[in-house]
Amino acid sequence: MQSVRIPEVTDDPSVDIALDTVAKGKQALVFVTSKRSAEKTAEDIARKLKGKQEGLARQLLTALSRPTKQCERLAKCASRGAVFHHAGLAQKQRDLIETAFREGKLGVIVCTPTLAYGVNLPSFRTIVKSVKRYESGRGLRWIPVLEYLQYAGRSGRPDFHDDHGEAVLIASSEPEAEELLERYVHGQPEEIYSKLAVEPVLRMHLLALIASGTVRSTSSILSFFERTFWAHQFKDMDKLTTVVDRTLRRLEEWGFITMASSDFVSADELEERGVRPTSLGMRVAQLYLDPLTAHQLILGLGSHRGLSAFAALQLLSSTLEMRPALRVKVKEYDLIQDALLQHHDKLLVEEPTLYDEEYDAFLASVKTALMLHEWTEEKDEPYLLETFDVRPGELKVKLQTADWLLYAMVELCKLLGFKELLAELMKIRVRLEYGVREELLPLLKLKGIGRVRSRQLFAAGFKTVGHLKAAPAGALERVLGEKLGQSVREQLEGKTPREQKPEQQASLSGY
DNA sequence: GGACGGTGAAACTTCAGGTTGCCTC
DNA sequence: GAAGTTTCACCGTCC
Repeated sequence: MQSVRIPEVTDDPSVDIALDTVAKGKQALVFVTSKRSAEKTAEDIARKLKGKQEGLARQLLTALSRPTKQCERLAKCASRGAVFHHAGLAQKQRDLIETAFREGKLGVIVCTPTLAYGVNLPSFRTIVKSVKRYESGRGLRWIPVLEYLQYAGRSGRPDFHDDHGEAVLIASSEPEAEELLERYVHGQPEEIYSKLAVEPVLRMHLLALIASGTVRSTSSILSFFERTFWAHQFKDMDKLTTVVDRTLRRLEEWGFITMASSDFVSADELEERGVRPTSLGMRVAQLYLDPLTAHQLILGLGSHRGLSAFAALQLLSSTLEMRPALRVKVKEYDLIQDALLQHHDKLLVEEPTLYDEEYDAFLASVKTALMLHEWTEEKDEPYLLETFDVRPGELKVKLQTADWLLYAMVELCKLLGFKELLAELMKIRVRLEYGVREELLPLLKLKGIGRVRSRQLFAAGFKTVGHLKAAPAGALERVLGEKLGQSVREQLEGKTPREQKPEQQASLSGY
C-alpha cells in the first residue's frame, strides 16, 4: 500500500492533514460529530493559517443585528481561511461560507453532517475526524456506512479539473485503522428499511388516507398497505394489521374518525367496518399534524380557559413536532425550576412527578417554552445563546415550527368553538414571529417596521397608530430616517398599506 | 506572610440534522 | 465513551 507522510504540526492528525491540504493549494472538508468539536477544530486549524479574508470575516460578524459569541469566533476563524459550519449558524452565514468556499476564499470547512446532505460542496479532500457519535441511551455508536459514503463522496472537484479526490479516515491506532478499512472502505452500506410501521408515521398516513377518502373501510385499508414497501420488505401483514387496528381505535377515541359498528368479529383479522373522517379529523389531516399532537393540543386548549402566552408555548413545546426540545443542562436547573414555579398554576400540560420517566422531557419543554417566551420579551440572539445555549440557527427552526403549531391551534379552536382563546393565540403568534412584547403589536402593521424599529418608535413616544398620525413634521424621520419616515407617513395616509395575513389583521384590529 | 500566577491532573459536562407540514399577498 | 471545559490543588514568585 502506498503511504504518504504529512508534516506533524500539531497533536491532532486531522488538523495536520487539513493544513497540508491548504499548503498544497487545495481545499478540505473536515467532518466531525458535534458542534463543539467543529468549532474547536476550526479554531485549531485557523490558528496555523495565514489567510486574509477580512471582508468575509466582517460579513459573518455582522450577519445578525448584534453579534453573538458564535459570530465572533466564526469571524475570527474566517479571517484566516478556515471556518466551522453546523445547524447553529444563521442561514445568512451558511450561505456566505458556502459561496466563499466555492470561490476558493476558504481553505477548510469543519462541519457536522450539515454539509454531507443537500448542499453540493465538493472539495479536494474530505477528512473524517471521527466515526463515532453519541446517541442518548445507547452510548457511542459507529456512524452508518451510508453516512461515511456521503462524506467521502464530497471529495474531488471535477469542475476544477481535479483528476482525483481524497477521502481520509482518522484512526487512533493500527488495529483501529484495520477496523475502519474493513467497516467503511470495504464494508457494505446498510439496507434501507421502511418506517411505515413506526406509530407516529402510520398514524399520520392512516388519517390522511381516511380523510382524503382513499379508503373507506378496514379491508380497503389493509389492501392499501399490502401494496406498500413495508409489506414488500417484511411480508408480515400480521404485525401491520395489529398496529393498524390499534391506531384506528385511537383515532376513533380522539374523535378524528368514526367506525361503523360491525356484526361479525374474527379473531386474527381486522373486523370489516366502514371508516369515515370527522370534520375535526379532516382538519387535522389537512394541517399535517400528527394526530397524537392534535389530540394533545385539543386536550390542553380545552383544559383551561384563561390562556397565558407561556402556557401556550409550553403546550406546543411538548409535542413531537418540536423535538428535539432543548436539553436542560446541569447549570440551568435552577433557572428552569424558577420558571416552572412562576407559571406552574397556568400550565395546560399536567406536570409529571419527579420520578417519572418523562420528567426530563417535561423540563425540556419548559426550557423550550421559556426560551421562546424570552424571545417574545424582545431578548436578542446573543442573550438567548448565553442563557439557553440556543444558537441563532436553532432558534430559527424552533420559531418556524412553533409558528406552524400556533396556526394549527388557532384552526383547532375555531373548529371546537373555543372562541375566547382565538385572539390570545393569534397575538402570541405575531409576537413570536416578530419577537416583540404585546405593546408593540399596533406598530407592526406598518411596512418596514419590525422588532427593532417598532421599539424605537415606542421609546420615542409613538405607541399607537394614532400617535404616529399626530406626529409633528420631521418627528418620524428623526426616529426612522428620511426614507422610511416618509414611507410610514404615506402608509398612514392610506396610500400603501402593508400586506397582511388575515390572522394578523384579526389579532391587531383589536388595538 | 500573603497575594498572585502558572501548571497539570482530576472532575465534570455534554454530545447531528432535517423535511414538510398551514395560509397568503 | 471521549472530547472539551472547569475546577482545584500545588508550587514558585514577587511584593
